Amino acid sequence: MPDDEPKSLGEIEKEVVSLFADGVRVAGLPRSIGEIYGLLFISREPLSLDDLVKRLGISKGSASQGLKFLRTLGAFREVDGPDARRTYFEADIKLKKLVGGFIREQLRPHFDSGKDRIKTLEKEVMNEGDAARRAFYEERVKKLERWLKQAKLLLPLVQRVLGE
Amino acid sequence: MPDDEPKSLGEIEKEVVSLFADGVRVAGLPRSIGEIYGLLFISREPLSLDDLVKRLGISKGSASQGLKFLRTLGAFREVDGPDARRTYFEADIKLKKLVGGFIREQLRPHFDSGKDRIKTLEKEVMNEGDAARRAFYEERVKKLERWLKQAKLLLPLVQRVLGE
DNA sequence: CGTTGAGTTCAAAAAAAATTGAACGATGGA
DNA sequence: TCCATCGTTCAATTTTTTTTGAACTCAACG
Repeated sequence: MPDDEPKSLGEIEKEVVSLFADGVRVAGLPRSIGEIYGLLFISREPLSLDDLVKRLGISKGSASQGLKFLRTLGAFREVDGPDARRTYFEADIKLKKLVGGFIREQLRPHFDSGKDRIKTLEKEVMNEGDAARRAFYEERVKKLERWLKQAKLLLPLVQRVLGE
Repeated sequence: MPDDEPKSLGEIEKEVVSLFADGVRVAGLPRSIGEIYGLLFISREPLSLDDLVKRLGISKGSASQGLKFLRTLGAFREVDGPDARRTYFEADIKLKKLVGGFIREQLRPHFDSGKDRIKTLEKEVMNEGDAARRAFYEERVKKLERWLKQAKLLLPLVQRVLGE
């Protein structure tokens, strides 16, 4: 009786899972998130949380948290599957969407808080007594503002290039 | 007798150091690297390794390793300073250069190993016995190749936009 | 309603990453 | 040549991050 969803991974699956596990590290994300998305990516049938736990050999907690994060990115769809009680997940394989989600959820918030902090900095600089030093600080803070602006400008461009 | 290089940081310096410390985390780099670059960025005079140790309150080892990494990016220049025995560092504040260094040293190597791994994957897929499954795998591997190609295409574009 | 089991949460444990500091090599000055 | 000390290295330690697993909520079904 060959199982429809074998507990362990095949050779190809292993390699894809590991490729994604390493890949997401570039973006500073935990291994398990890459593993989960990787397995969804290379699976023909949608998988349940329990499938992920069994086949990746990770805990239910990890799987649930990983899915929670991937959900914010919009990295998968929830679809029906064999067991009506369970939720099944199917990878969304649009690079644009994944990157878009990452920008929205991870990068933007950082940029926004950066902007606030630079604003604060600007006010601080006005209190600097020494004129030459103040001039230097002003120049550097201006440089920071330009950097942030350029970075923000880049984001839509990235999205554009990755569009189908 | 006011010291030319006070041991502790002023208000502005603290904020800039902390801004960079948090900023580099987005790129998955350790705090200390951001602190070092941040202090160089906001310092009018070049600083020695020892200055960094004293003023940031980090160890000599951290400072040395942080500089080692920043050096690979081309994030600073080495210049002469008050003490001829020491090396003094001055931030290079071209965003293009920093990002270029990061791409070259961090992103490219990952991409290259990714390319190799996808190649390996392609060969593995040819051994898949089941034709329908093989077709599915082929399609996904092709998708991976396209993703990688798009990502690579993006890099020079990013550099371009950040150019003065 | 009560029971079952899917999925979430979060404190504790484990694993990974960053930092330290002492030992070391190297370099310039006396 | 010897000394003093700058800067590097790396094993040990500390800190941070990630994972686990047991307790919990909630919804469906009998």
